[in-house]
Amino acid sequence: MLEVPLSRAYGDKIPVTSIPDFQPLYKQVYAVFVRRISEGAWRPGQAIPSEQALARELGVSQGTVRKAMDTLASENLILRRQGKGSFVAEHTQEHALFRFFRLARPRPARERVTPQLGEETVRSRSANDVERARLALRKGARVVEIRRTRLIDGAPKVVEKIILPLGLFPGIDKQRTLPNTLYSLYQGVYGVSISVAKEELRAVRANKGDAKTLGLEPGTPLLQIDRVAVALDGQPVEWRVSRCDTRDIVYAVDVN
Amino acid sequence: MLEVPLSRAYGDKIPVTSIPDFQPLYKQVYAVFVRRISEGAWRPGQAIPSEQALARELGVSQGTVRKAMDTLASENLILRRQGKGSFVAEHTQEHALFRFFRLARPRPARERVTPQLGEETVRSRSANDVERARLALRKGARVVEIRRTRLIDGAPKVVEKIILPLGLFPGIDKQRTLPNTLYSLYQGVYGVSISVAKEELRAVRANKGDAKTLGLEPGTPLLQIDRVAVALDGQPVEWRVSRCDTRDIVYAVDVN
DNA sequence: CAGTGGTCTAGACCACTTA
DNA sequence: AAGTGGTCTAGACCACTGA
Repeated sequence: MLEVPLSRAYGDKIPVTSIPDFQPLYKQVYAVFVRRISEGAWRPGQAIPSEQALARELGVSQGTVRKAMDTLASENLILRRQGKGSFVAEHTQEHALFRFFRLARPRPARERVTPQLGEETVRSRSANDVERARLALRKGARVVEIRRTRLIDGAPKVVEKIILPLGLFPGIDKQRTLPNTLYSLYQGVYGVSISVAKEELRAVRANKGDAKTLGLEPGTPLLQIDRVAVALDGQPVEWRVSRCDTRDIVYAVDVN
Repeated sequence: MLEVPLSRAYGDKIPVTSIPDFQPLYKQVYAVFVRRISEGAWRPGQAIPSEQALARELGVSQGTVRKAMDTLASENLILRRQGKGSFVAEHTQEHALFRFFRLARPRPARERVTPQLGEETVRSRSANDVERARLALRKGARVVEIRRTRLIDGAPKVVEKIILPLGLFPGIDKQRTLPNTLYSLYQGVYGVSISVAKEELRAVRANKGDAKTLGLEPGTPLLQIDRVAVALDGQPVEWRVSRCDTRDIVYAVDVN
């Protein structure tokens, strides 16, 4: 059932300008669908109802549902298969690994590289001020700190520090093993789907720890990726700082 | 007039699978529009015909034209204004500067910074092997090398080396002054519109020249952006290597 | 074969711009 | 008032999937 009724303006002789914050029908429908995914009514991997069924349920035309689902698909929130149906996207697929992991070999190959997992440590503690700012946490909130190394072609190339709010991911510090793609864990176990990641890139010097882990001289330039991942509801849910040895691999972006 | 007739399959009792490389109508229409822009039949800033007029001309429905134009708009190739019409995008606008210039202040501000131009040198010479590979040039082709400094808040923060095929941009080395956004010059004077830029980011050490220009110690880590810009027809038209002092500014990306 | 998403059409009405 | 893009509908037919 619909939580909030759609407000239909076009075709109802109501001047749109008289409605504050008016959104066209297809955007309202889109918002309904996002809420269903983000609140778990539609679960990752599950098939969602057909366009026709949704159109009937919401009392709109199939074209309007389709336009909303086009947007969902372009944002990788759903996956559509002609003849089969539409499915809530899972972060477990290989494509999800590469969605947020943009390291690749340099030109001319430019192929994405598949990182392996190296050493890993996990502990929980109180959040410091920077962490509270990044993750919008209250004073005294607890966080989990994960540190790990990523290998490429067997050699350590990236060190990562990952900070998670323990309140959002209870017991994650007690997991025996963490997967290569944490985002599938967030989604599968905790129902948290990442919608966008905001990254800031800098060049920094390797400190002693970086240098030892990566087998470099201290002071060697590293590419630092400072990323805050945001969930479907807009809440920041992960702060991750990766430092990469970019002598053999690069961070690849296509700007449109 | 249409250069190549559209091949209509749907609705013509022709099984689509029997046509090799079949593209749906709206994609064919999209390709026609891109060609018109890339070949200059529709010029930057100019209004293009209305959806109805284009639908009549091409013998398709307005909805099909709209779908093609939706794609163009999402790629920033055209600009649509309700009540006014659709216009070929110009690279002269402020938004175009930021489209390919992604340096910003760090969180929490995260606002884009507007770079000023510092020193600049321009010379032309034969392309070396790397340049020929990057720009797909023939042996003996000539290139223009532009070196310049970009200032942020008045202080030099970025050094750039820009390599252009002289064949594509004849006389560009004789221009008195080059604009801050070269892409507007490429488009306005030479009819070359950039569709995508492929960037590779690395952390590197400042060499002596970098250090002197940026007021740093040699060896200081710099963020190196290695970018090849590609025109609408798929041809690489610019190779640019920027080295940035990222102590006060960062390269900002939002990954969806 | 029925059901799904993908393509395409025709037409209505709306809001915005310009004249 | 006329013309533009924006929204929305209803319906046809297509290609693909799985029973």
